[in-house]
Amino acid sequence: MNKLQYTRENLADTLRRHGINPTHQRIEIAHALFSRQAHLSADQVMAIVNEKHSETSKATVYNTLNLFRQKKLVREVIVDPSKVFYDPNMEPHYHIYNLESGELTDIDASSVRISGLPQLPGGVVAEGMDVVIRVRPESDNNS
Amino acid sequence: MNKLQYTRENLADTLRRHGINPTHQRIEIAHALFSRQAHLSADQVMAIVNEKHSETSKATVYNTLNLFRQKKLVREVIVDPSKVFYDPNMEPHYHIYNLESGELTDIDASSVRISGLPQLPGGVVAEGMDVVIRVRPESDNNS
DNA sequence: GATGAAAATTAGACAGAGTCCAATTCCTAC
DNA sequence: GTAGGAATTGGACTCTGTCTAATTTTCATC
Repeated sequence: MNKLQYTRENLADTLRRHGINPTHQRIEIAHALFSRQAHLSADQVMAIVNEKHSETSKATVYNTLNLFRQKKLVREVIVDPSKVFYDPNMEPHYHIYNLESGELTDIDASSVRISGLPQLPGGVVAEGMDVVIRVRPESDNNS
Repeated sequence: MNKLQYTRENLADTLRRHGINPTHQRIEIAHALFSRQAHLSADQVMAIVNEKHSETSKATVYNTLNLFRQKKLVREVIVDPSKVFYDPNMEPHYHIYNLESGELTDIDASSVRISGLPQLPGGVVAEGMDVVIRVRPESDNNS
């Protein structure tokens, strides 16, 4: 848990703390993700941010999401072959992915125990581990 | 272990056993994947199959890979946001993904123990679990 | 407040993966 | 060999994401 209230002021502080210059567009994009605490695609972020008036270009949305990821403010979730999701939850956690609806649900990692993973090959260092349980509605044979 | 020799004849049998009509193109695509036992993208399959003479169209490569996946002859591996990999290894296993080189390595699942996973939400059934360890070369701060 | 340089944003062209569709070719059973 | 269903094809198309050159914003300094 980071901040209980995702006001623009608090978000600007959060951006600064992550070494990100808090511009208007960046704050709005952060607000879209953090106030919802949801997994959003670039598309969805774009739609939310430009809901009222067109404020932010496609290039800025992509630039900003990549910047957030580099600065470890959000996490990329790669489960859908056609688009990347951005996840504002940086606590260790895993995902359940509904293949039918595209819905993505968190699994808290603190209760999950994983053992017996092999030694990593030399010269590389782990950056993270993703666990995804793919589910589909009962008695559904598609795709 | 399925077949030690991935001859065209054996592959045709394998296709039939999975309810797939073994056409020339399908056998060649299966051969590309199984004889190499490698993780290949649609692009790479396309290149291999058309190496000598142009034999197979892009549409057929995509159709066939999707058919193979539906018939559970190969597995889809979603780790790279820009392309899907197809994996002829259907034994339970996980992956190490090198973010720098794009290289994908298998982890045998039999030694890995995962406990404490939560109950699935009602009405859905698990189709599989993917575990991916993302690694990058030591002292490398990129991306 | 004016000024100028660096940082951020923009529109739109572009690239690459994957899908779609109507037309053709290939098999198989007769 | 013929009819008919299955498979394949080229090419247009869509969609996500990147790139670029031009413009706007920001901000420190005067």
